Order: sequence, then C-alpha cells, then structure tokens
Amino acid sequence: MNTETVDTGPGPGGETLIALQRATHATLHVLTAELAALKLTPSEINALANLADGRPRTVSELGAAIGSKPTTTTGVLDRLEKRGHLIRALKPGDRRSVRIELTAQGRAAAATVREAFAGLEARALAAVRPEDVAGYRAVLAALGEAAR
Amino acid sequence: MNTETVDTGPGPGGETLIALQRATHATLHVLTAELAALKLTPSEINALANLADGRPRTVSELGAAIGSKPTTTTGVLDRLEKRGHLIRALKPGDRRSVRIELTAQGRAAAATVREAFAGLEARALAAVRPEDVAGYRAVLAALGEAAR
DNA sequence: TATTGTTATACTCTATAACTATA
DNA sequence: TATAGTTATAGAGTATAACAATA
Repeated sequence: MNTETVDTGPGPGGETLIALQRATHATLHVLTAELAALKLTPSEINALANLADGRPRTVSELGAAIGSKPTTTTGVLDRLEKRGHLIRALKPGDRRSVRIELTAQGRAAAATVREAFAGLEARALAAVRPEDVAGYRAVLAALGEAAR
Repeated sequence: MNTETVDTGPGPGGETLIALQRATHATLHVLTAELAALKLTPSEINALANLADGRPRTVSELGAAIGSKPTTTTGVLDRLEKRGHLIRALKPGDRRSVRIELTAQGRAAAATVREAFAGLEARALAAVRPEDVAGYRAVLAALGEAAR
C-alpha cells in the first residue's frame, strides 16, 4: 500500500474520532486544491456543496448543514453574494427569514464542487465493498445521534 | 429517534463526504463543550488527543497528524507551551527538529481529552454492529488513500 | 542546496454579545 | 417576549512568503 502508517486500527481510546477528523482534513484539503481555480475557501465550498441541489434554504438551515454559527454563515454568504454566486431574498410568510438562492453562476460553481466531491468519493469507494459503505453510513449516523 | 432529518442516505453526488464533514463538526463541537473546563480550542484538543499516547513527536509529525500547516502548528504549540502543557526540546541527532513532550500537567489534560473521546465514541458505537465499525474504518482508510 | 521550524502579513473562521426587524 | 439575521469585537486557524539554523 504505502510507507506511511495510517493507524485506523482498533482501540478503545477514541481512535474512531481521531481517524474521522484526519479524513475530514485530508479530503477537504484535496478538494480545496482541486477547486483552486474557483478561489473558494473550505467553508464556501461546503456551502455550495450543500446548496448544489437547487433547493433554497434559510440562513439558519444552511448554517446547521455546514456546522457554522449564524455569525459565520453571514460572513460566508457575504462573500458568495458579493461574487455573484447567490442572492438573498426575503422569505414569503416570515419576513425575518432570508432565503438563499443560487444564481446561474452559483449553480455552475456548485455543480463543479459537487463533481469534485463525487469524483473523490468515487475514487475512494471503488476500492471498498458496498457493505463497508453501509457500515460507514451507520457509524456516522450514530456519531451524529450521540453528539447532541 | 428524532424529528430532525440527518440524511446520510445513498446518492452518487458526494453525500459521503458531506456526511463526513457534518459528523466531524458535530462531534468536535460536543467534545469542545464537554471539555470546556480545560479551556481548550478544537485544535488544541486535537493536538493533545494525538499526543496522549506519551510518544514524543516533532512539529511536522504532529502537524501531519492534526492536519495543520507548520505555521498553524507553531501557534497551537505556543499556547499549549505557555500554559504548561508541553515543552519543546531539541531533537538529538537532528538539531533542526523540535521534539514535543507533554508535561505532567499536559499528560493529565491529554488523558481527560482521551476519556472524552472514548466516552463519546463508546456511546455512539454501542448502537452499531461491529461489522459496521469495520466498514467505517475501511471507508476512512480508502478516503485517506484517495486524498493524496 | 534542501529541510525544520519560526516569524510576518493578510484573510477567514469562531464565539460572544449587542442590535434591528419581525413575529 | 421570542426568533432570524446582522454587526462589532476579539481571538484562533489558514496560506503564503521570507527567514535563521542546521543538514
């Protein structure tokens, strides 16, 4: 395989979480490098990846999805809006809320982001059995449940 | 279970990576809150968790483990050193390198961090089958391989 | 010349608190 | 009063580049 030791081996001491964080760092770093032409920060990439399905979201919904506080989300949206990737509109029915919608340019960028995500994912998962992927999803869901 | 939709469901569009990042955010946030008494930032928690086994590391080794550039690692180590959690010593054999060693106080803090990691991990994994955990590890290893 | 680590700079992310507008 | 979002402030994470010490 490789000369470097990855150490995702068994153990009761929290290795499951350490491995989780290493994988997140490594993948986000690679994606940022792959998408360097778009000049996006990791948080901006994350936001576009979540908005890529075209469904409008409120600020708080997006913040929950990307794991950012409202104050951080506002900053991310400021930059994406200034660069023409999205617009902020009032939400009909509750005018306290802001509805975030991608522009045509934003949809193109988001599609590129999604392709990079999917590409890395496909490369990684090609070497893994489907039941392992199912186990991976089960553990992530359990971690999400335990973390509240 | 819960009213909130977590959506780790199937899909070819990069959901594997989005779910990974959400889980990382959620767990690190909970751990930071659980360890609030130690007054540590997420990066400092991560550094201590990696150093907890007692094995000395160089700056670059630790940086690779926590996913930080040398410049970031230096800042994290500055704060941990100032607070008495570790010392920097010259590495015998290559005096360009710096060997990081936990102090007694640092070992105590690191042990607390490890316990929090292990506790959250145990709570989450209690609801998951062993073969799912094995699949989880396999996918993380594959993601790590694909991300280089 | 190359490598290890630090420093300098600028920008982004984060938490907290205060604020506006709406409910 | 409560909620959604923004703004202000300060501290922490990040990349880039320049630098000193060592190899």
